[in-house]
Amino acid sequence: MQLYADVSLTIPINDGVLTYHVPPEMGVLMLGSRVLVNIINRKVIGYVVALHENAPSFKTSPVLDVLDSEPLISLNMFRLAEKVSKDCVCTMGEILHCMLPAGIKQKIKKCVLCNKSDGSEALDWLINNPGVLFSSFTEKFGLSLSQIKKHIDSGDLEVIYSITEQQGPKFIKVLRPADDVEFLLDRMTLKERQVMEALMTFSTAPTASFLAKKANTSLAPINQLKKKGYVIEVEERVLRQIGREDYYKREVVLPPELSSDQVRALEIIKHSFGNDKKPVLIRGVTCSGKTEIYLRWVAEILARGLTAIILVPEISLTPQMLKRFTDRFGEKVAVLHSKLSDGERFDQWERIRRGMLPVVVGARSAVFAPLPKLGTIILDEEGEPSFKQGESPRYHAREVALARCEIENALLVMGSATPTVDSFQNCLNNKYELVEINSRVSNRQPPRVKVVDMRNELVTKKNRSIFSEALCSSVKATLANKKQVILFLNRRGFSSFVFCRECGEAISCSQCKVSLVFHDKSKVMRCHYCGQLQNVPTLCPKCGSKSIKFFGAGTQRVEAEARRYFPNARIQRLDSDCVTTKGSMEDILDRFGNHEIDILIGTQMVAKGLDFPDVTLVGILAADSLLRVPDFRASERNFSLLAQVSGRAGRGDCPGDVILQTYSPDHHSITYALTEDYAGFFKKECEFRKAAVFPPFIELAYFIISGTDAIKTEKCARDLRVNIAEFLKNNEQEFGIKYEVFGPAPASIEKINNRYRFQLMLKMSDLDLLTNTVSESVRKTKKPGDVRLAVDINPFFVI
DNA sequence: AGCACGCCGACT
DNA sequence: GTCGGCGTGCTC
Repeated sequence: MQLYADVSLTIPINDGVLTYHVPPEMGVLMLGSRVLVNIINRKVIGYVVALHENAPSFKTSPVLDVLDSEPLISLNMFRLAEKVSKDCVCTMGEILHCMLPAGIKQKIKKCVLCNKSDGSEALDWLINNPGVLFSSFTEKFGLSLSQIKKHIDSGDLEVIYSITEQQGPKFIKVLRPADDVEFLLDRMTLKERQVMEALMTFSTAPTASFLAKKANTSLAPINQLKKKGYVIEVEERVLRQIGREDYYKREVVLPPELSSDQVRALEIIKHSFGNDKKPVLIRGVTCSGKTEIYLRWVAEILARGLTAIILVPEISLTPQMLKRFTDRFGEKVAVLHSKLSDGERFDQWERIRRGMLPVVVGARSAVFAPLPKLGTIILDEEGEPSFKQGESPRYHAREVALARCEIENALLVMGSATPTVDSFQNCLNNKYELVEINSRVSNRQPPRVKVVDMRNELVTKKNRSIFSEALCSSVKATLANKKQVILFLNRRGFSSFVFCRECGEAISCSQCKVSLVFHDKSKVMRCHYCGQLQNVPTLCPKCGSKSIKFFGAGTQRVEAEARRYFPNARIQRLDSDCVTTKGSMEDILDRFGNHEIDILIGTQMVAKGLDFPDVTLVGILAADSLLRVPDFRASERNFSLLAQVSGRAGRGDCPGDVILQTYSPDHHSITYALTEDYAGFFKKECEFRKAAVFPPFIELAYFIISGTDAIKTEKCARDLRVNIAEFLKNNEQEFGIKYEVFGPAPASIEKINNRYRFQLMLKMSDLDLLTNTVSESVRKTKKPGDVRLAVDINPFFVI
């Protein structure tokens, strides 16, 4: 019986899956195996997603090769990929790709060989440079494709495809005494005997140079022994060492005594683990000691011989945070951070797969870490937007973790001060177990929060500064007390725009429909979407007036203004512009910790996870900047951000103060943030979400249709809407589907990189029906020219 | 007529 | 994604 393999490739037809036959002499082929196949007459790498004996109606071409001697994707991980690809409406290949480390992924290169020269310069050169990249050859000699084709047809040139292992396993040559050979000692020299004696003492095979050192000889007798056949040389895989310095610095600290709330949380976790494995959500105020709960729970899991994944937001993968895990679990911890090289990542992945590292700490993608015997996944800061991948595959680490825990019979533990409305709603629905912690460790006081209405500042106090009077005097008082200040500003919504006072237009990017941001240092404007730079015009490009003004404040202007207001303070800015070099962020934070800095000014980077006991004042310069975007999650993000920033104040023995400047002091995300009243915020936010029908009260698909031709792009978007309606009409009797479609309409950023963007929303009450509808209607919709159709199921950002 | 280039459809 | 087929339009 002929065996067939369905292979997932990166092609936009048939969900990317094509069928090939498996030649009988082929090696072990499993679900998830990587294989080499032909597509037209080009070789590509794909993943086996099905094996069967159903002969297709067309003539198949063969699977050419299996790339891995053993399958790298376990059956559990394969099942997980199936679930995630369905829920995210993406191909299996995309998800399987996420499950493998970057280093393993070979690339196929198109190369060219010369068989026979016609005497031309190009072909002569090629004789001396066989197998160069096709593209570099054509570029070097400026040859057109048709000229090359002639040479290929006549047999002078040959195109070959070579697979390059980007970062493969690392092998070293080691020596072993030969098996089944009688050692004739009298035929060996003294030195050779010395070597043999040394070699016999090794339990793991040594390298030649190491053996020579141990035997106190040169390499010469070893080579002689190799020739005589007494010693054989074999290649052995070694795993690259990484992160050793972390372990050297390890301090084994005695775990602190648990509070009664922490004990209660651990009991609930253990109970759930021992019973129905219902996911647990810990909603604990800042400083409630969630990390200690995680540490204890991971210790418990390890004691049971199981393994654990701890997912944290990318931004909180700080040395400060990681130290807590390495101090407790030492060499059992694998940290998957973005600075690993491909080779290191590859070997770390292998160690994890072999069970050598039973604790994995990492950002979003670590949810796919290949741990055997998984016992738990911990998701810290559940509400963080970075758990949702912004590009395809647009998965949410929480949803993947849920699915993975179900498949592997593990327990998901989530923690946050400000969980998403979606997850809190799941607690109320009894899908998650809720643990609330409202006490702080060592009885710390919550920060005192004061709201300053910036409208009054301007109107009644005639204060045009970016600092309110209240903030100004508090900063001075704090500095006088020898304490430290953090000033927080959200750059996204509150940067320095350049605008014309006469016609009121902000100067925007020519390629993207967004305002350009003025950079004080370089005195140019920059687009934050496409990166384009532009000089500030002297005349308004629209009305020609000279009244070009800067508006708003970036961190740079806050820094300049702070220096003017507080001339004696030591001030440092911390944002993505000034942490480009490796380690400069750690450097700045170290200096802040050592009191070499009095005022730290920054964006999101200072909002999350920093723990400096002498910070007693936090100033939030624009507490409503996140609200000015048309996004249904804006309030939730703002509430969460305010809670996090406020949490930076008063982490030591002195209570903290927070001053919150805003133009909308009555917004619910601000009023409830004042009292850290999550329940109050949740209730109010749910009213809005219910009224406007948004998640968690509906399943939402968000489409972005983009292209350089606005008319074609909009046409595609309208076609999509028609196809959705048609699909649902055809299936109406079956399901009795209720749905709503909104759009197409121009997206809130109408153009990025010269591509026009239209959006479309589809709301349905059932996730499976939604993903079915989406994948069917997207498949049906024609995408003319360069039009691209992206879909995000339950998005985090709607822009 | 002969070639270059760009668009479009197919790929198992 | 990438190849090749085909049509258009330019040049000898």
